[in-house]
Amino acid sequence: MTDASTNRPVRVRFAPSPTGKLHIGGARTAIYNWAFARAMGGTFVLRIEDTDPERSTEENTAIILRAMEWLGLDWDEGPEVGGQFGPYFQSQRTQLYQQALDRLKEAGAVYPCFCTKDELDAKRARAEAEEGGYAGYDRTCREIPPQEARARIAAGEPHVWRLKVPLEHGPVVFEDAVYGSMSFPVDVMDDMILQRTDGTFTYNYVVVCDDVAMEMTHVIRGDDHLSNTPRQVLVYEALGAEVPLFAHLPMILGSNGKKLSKRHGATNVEEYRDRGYLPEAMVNFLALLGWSLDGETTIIPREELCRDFSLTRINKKHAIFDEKKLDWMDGSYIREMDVESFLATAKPWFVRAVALGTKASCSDEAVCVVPTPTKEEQQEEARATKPLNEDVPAETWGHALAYVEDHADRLRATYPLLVERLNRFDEIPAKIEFLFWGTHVILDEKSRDKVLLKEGSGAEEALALCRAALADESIPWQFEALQEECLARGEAAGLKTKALLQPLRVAVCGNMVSPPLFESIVLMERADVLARIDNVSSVVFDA
RNA sequence: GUCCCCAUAGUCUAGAGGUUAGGACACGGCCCUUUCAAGGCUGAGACACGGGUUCGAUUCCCGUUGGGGGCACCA
Repeated sequence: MTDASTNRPVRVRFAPSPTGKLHIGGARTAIYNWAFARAMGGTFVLRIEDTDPERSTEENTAIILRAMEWLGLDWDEGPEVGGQFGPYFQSQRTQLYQQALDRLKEAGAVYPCFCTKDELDAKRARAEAEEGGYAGYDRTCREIPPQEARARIAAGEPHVWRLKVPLEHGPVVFEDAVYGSMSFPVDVMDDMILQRTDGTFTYNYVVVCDDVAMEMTHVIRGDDHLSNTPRQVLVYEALGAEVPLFAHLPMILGSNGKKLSKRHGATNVEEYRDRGYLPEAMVNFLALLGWSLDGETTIIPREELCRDFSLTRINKKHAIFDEKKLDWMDGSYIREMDVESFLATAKPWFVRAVALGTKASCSDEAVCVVPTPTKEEQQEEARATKPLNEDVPAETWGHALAYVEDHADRLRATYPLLVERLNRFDEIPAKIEFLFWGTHVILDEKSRDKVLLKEGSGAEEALALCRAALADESIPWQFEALQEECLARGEAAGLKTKALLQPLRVAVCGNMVSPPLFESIVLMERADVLARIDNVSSVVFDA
């Protein structure tokens, strides 16, 4: 069933309309087409449906192409790569549509209609007011004798061309890999317009022309097209072309169960890229929205997807886009990365971390107490931020970039601190910003209250103890040595490890939550660390 | 209005006429642990409802409800 019961080599396409960026739903459609082509050893075509000059832009086309590349969905034919079935922009194919229409005219499969838009609107409005509702165009012009029609056209009367639905045709049937054998009665189909008054062509017509001309064997697309399909099948038949095998994919909905919208998460691929998601995770996640390998496997690398994808395991039910699961999957892919690719991907986020840290170190206050953000606020903050953002002055950004280039080893050393506590790359700045504060500390209010100011915790003593250990020049500035020394002194003083180290963590990192403490400390200067402890002590304990 | 489609936990899903209804995310607990993670173990949580068919239905059929989509001189 996968070869449309023909022996034609598999050819599929993704045909976005450049009226916006690459939408999540579109990306999933692209992935399925691509994976199917790869699994079948077929050809994956990219075609730009830019027939609406009002809304289509070259900028959007470029954004879509870049998003496809980012996802790693390479196309065998289409923009930038060419191919023998081009051009691959619908705006450049109007001659082909006209030629096909001329053939339909000769075959008597279409007829001119002189009804104006206003007349049709009025008829529809009237029909909708009555019971039974609107049942499609009433075929007024279908009965106009050919000579009369020719005369009116010659006289310059505006007209459209409509498909003459064969009324004696039985039910329109087609095969769908997802829905099985579909059948629609022909009498509910109206004579749809193929060519508009202004000579342009309609979507339902050109899409079929192109799929025929480009020899598509399978049409994999969103199930919002399911009801349009019988209409299109009629066009295939009028054209005398072989009807492809369809596969209509269930919609992807937002967390509210409605169409994806800005309110409920990002809607386009670019946004996810900017927020630091890995394309591998994105592809894996999207592939599993509406398709499964076996119900058990959740991590499917792209090579396996290309090998094992099949139309038969696509399901019918709409799926809700769950960002939590995407985050988990992204984290899982991050943990699979080798160090070099991790560092390469992390670089812009390192720059941001340095920039934010630098900004903090320029503050007048040595210790700045800030209110603890709520979980929602934290998430919101990460969500809205790109690596390079207006919240960092351009100059600071430049310095930070230079710093990152000059201190590659220091940033490399953050890898073990980060890799297992990251779900997305945009979480990096918040996690390691404190390394770049110099002698300054941004002190989290709640951490101060719960750790430093807690009654009877011995925080002040513990901090003094740790300070002394860290100040001992005879101890090498290495995490094992420092840790050992602090723990030894703490034990001698009868302090539990946690009571000993949490105050140090808060004083140095500004927060009771941080990456591993001594591993972090050794990434900073001894003088800075001691200064932070002193600054925090004087602000918190001497007040 | 009309036509079409869909329905297993909060979410993504597996599943077969007889299963302890399986896996994953999220959530709870425990272990590990200097915090947070990661990792390991573990817990709670689902066949929308009503009729049939059947010895037996969550699975097949019909209806109800709920959701989605099409019916444009948009794509």
